[in-house]
Amino acid sequence: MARTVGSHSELTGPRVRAAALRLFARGGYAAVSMRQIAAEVGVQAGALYNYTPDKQSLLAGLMVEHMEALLAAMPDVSGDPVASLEAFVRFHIGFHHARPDAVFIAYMELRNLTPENFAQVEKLRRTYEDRLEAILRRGAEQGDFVVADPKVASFAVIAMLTGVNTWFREAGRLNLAQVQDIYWDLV
Amino acid sequence: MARTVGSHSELTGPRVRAAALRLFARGGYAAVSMRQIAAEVGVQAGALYNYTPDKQSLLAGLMVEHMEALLAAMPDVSGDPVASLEAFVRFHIGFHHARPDAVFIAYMELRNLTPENFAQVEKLRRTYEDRLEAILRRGAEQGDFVVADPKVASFAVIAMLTGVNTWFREAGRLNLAQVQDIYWDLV
DNA sequence: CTTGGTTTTGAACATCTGTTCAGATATTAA
DNA sequence: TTAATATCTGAACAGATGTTCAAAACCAAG
Repeated sequence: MARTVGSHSELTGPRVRAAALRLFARGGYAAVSMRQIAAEVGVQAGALYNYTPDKQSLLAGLMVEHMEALLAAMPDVSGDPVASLEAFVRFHIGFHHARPDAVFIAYMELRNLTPENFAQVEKLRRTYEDRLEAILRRGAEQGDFVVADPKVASFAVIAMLTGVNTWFREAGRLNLAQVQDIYWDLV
Repeated sequence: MARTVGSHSELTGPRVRAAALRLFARGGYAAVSMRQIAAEVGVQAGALYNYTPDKQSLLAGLMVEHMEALLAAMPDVSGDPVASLEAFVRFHIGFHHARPDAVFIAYMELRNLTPENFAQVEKLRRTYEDRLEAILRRGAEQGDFVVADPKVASFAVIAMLTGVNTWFREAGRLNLAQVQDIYWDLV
């Protein structure tokens, strides 16, 4: 009668999202079928529709989830611009390095989003960029930085930092902290 | 009777490859249908099979073509290691910047290659990496560079340089020559 | 114009796609 | 145990996919 507590739903739901994240990251959204995701979870394809209205929403949900986690985890950057920028750089590299699949999807599968979903994700992305831009703008006003166009600069910085994921492997000679140091210098 | 000279084949073939390149780069291999490619060329889907045995070969052909062009265009790097490395950096950035679609496909669609095709492309890629590695190794032996592991270093350098494509836009404050200068310093 | 070859069409194929849904199964509360 | 609910199955659907092929259209040469 009342809400079932130990239901499978609360277990299967996350497993569906996790399987979709893995498979989308490895094979690409278009190349992965609902039946493959279902097989990974150990369920029939029809059962997935208890957890997502459709495939598109599954993708969009993963991306929104990722962007919101990013915004929620971001450190306070309202203080000194120089310290804020350093905190931002270190946070960005660390956060993205911990979630390679989600990061990859979030920038690779944008083209497979419905216009509405794209707009939603893009809005979150812009919110994140705006926070960096605010740091740069404030720093420029106070004379801490020399930045001609804070908007373009924030764009470039984020692209540069996110690019770390494509070449940085834990196995290399550099560990995470060193990479953070290097990029902080670079910025 | 004899070989027809002004045949459409010599026009349509390149147009098919060009359309496939564009569409694969924009939508991803799996998301683009043969019918879409055909429509872009202005032809029916069946006609494409005069120019490729199948969709997979079309993709593989584009990637092999790109890698072979890359190897063929590469400057001589058998002389002084320092000069060779600089030439390599500038060449790499310039070449890749001129072919964004092909570059994007060449590293994004590897996962959609048949094992055999993957091996072929990977071999070409390794040949390219080996040439950089040779420069670094020679430079290290002569004391020009300090590189712990030339193999890993060449890997990192290429990834870093290729990453330029993701953030560099002509419209920005930097032109191509400046980017080449900066990365040469960086390396 | 006719001939012989190349290139394209248009329909057909088997298979796979995302999605729906009635019925079976599992799970919990009473 | 019974009744109610949450979850899953398995089959079905309409449409899209890559690919094939006979027939048509096109083209240059004789």
